[in-house]
Amino acid sequence: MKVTIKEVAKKVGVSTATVSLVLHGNSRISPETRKRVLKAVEELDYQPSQLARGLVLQRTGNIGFVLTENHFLRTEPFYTRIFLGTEFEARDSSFFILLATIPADFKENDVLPRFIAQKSVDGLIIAGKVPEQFLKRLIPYNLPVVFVDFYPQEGEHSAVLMDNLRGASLATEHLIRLGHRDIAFLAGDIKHPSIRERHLGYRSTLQQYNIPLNPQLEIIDEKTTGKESGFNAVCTLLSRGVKFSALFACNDAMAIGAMECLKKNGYKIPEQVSVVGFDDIESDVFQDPPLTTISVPKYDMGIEAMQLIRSTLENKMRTNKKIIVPVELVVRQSTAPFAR
Amino acid sequence: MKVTIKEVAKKVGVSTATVSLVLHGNSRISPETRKRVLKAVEELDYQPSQLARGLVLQRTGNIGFVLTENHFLRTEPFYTRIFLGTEFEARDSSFFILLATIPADFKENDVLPRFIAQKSVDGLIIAGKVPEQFLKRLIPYNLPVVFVDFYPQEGEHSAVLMDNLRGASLATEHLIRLGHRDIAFLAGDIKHPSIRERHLGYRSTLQQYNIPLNPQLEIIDEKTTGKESGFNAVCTLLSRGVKFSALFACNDAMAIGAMECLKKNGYKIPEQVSVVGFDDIESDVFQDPPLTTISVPKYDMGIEAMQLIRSTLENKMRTNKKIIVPVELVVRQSTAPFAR
DNA sequence: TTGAAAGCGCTAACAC
DNA sequence: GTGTTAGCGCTTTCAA
Repeated sequence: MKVTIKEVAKKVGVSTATVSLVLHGNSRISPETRKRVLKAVEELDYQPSQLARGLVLQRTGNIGFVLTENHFLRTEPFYTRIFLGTEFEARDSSFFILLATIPADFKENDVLPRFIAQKSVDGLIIAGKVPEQFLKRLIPYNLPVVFVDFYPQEGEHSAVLMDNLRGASLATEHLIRLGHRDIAFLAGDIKHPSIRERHLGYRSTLQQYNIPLNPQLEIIDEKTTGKESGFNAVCTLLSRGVKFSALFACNDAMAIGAMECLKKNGYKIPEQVSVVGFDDIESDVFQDPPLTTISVPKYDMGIEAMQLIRSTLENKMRTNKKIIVPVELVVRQSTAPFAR
Repeated sequence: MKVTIKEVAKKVGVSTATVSLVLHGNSRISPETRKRVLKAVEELDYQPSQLARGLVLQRTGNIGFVLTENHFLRTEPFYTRIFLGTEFEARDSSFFILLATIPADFKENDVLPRFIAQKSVDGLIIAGKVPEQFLKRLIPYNLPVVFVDFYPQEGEHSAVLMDNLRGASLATEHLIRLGHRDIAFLAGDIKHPSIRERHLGYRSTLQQYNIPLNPQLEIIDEKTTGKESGFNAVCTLLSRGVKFSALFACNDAMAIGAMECLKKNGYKIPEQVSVVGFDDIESDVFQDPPLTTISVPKYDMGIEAMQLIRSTLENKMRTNKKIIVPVELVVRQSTAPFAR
């Protein structure tokens, strides 16, 4: 809050208008003046006040980043990486990111993040699944919104998503090519669009290879998608007494939990059971064995989201563009050829 | 950016000044007018523009929250919880939090977070250890700063810290009271003030109980304080062939890694070796067994930090207040009485 | 090619 | 008690 445009103008001996014009590359300013202005700006280390700028431009220069509290606190840095990507990209555009969490069970009359209520953001990036109730409350604000790793049930939106279907296919195909036929699928929170897609990818790939679906091999009704759910899912699977030589978990956390349970029950991984996860959470240094998984470019998703909202803001149009980022199979040591 | 103070004023039939005064509780307004103004504000859902307000008040209403990228991405939600506390507290005060990460090896000419360079924050909360180089670069900005879970080598500062010394004492004492005498200490990054204090607490408590220190039992030169360091530390310890029945790791991550290594080598926990951690990261559902540890009120630390910076800002004085938050021993299943 | 001036929405003297 | 008014720092017609 120190050196203002006025002082720059005075130093150069021009009007503030001229300085402003120069700074916005805008128009017909003689190269001579431009140079002198730029020099003064440099020398004085002039930093335009975002406040004043925003006031006249009628924009805050802020983007709200919203996710549920449990997502933010997830042990593996999934959404934090997305956030970092967004933050990084925001540096180039001249936006600031305001982060706020909402309750996972956001209720009709819960209070909205203050930056929304106060209209202190120009747009919103919403990461991960959020309650319908929350989205409903957003409507009157008429803010541009970009979703990341989530797409609401209703309506058309802008979103950055990952290729869940293809990821699940890659994972399943990997196992099939290793010779596995009895491949279990582990999931929870099956209503979540991403999980559902992964489930779908699993099923369609099996069919594509003419492997009959076996409902006994699918555990999809776990409450959560955390480690303990993976653990429990395998317990259930074992209790069913159904034969399986491989296992595709809908995410890494469940895969890790699943491995724990398998190991506890004396199964060798990957010798007796191959395990594939999804997300590549790269958290547990002590994954034992290191998990074969589908890696997701989290950081890039954050970047894409920021670019998307920025272009929405600049063009002042609602494009409802969907960006699907690619995923890839990362083969580590938790999978091996089928050995009977 | 819709309904302004003007419209409120017009609706009530008073001047904008009156509305402004009412809104700031400020004194001599007749209860009658006050009521009418408040009613209009309500009806129109008037939200004061932070931009305009900031412009005249010469404050941005933003607080920068800075930490190193690796801290932000830590698998256990330590700093994220602190951040959440800060965020929560910021709702009451009318501040927004801008989060930025810096490289852990911030170098002299690295670019500062944009909100600092651009003077878009009124103050800074710095969480965790940050490079000296970064702090040096901050000086010219003359911003009020509150440190959380870190205290710079030089100078006097405001900070919110946890009682590391007492925590380490509690942990060590717990083991001693269980009958253990040969208690190992595991640490990395020993130059970090917090780690050093924990080391100190360990040592002084042993001495207090007249247990001679045994350097062979101290592994303090691990590079990091992550799981793999815990794992490695135990490897080293075992290779030394020194006798030990309990182990105090400088944090939970190392404790977990240590347990992995112990289990791999056939040790039963807690029957043969008791393990205590520090931080209570409550991340791994599958801590096996659940870890006895020192719990730290992370969320509260965030709240305290926000309150501290706020009061600094309000009083416009540099108090250099240090707040030490209490820690407590949480006994779970990784510790048991000494059995020879 | 440049400058004057109005005004973005709000606060805070200072009048009345 | 309440209104008038002068900015806060910036952008942007409009004139020159």
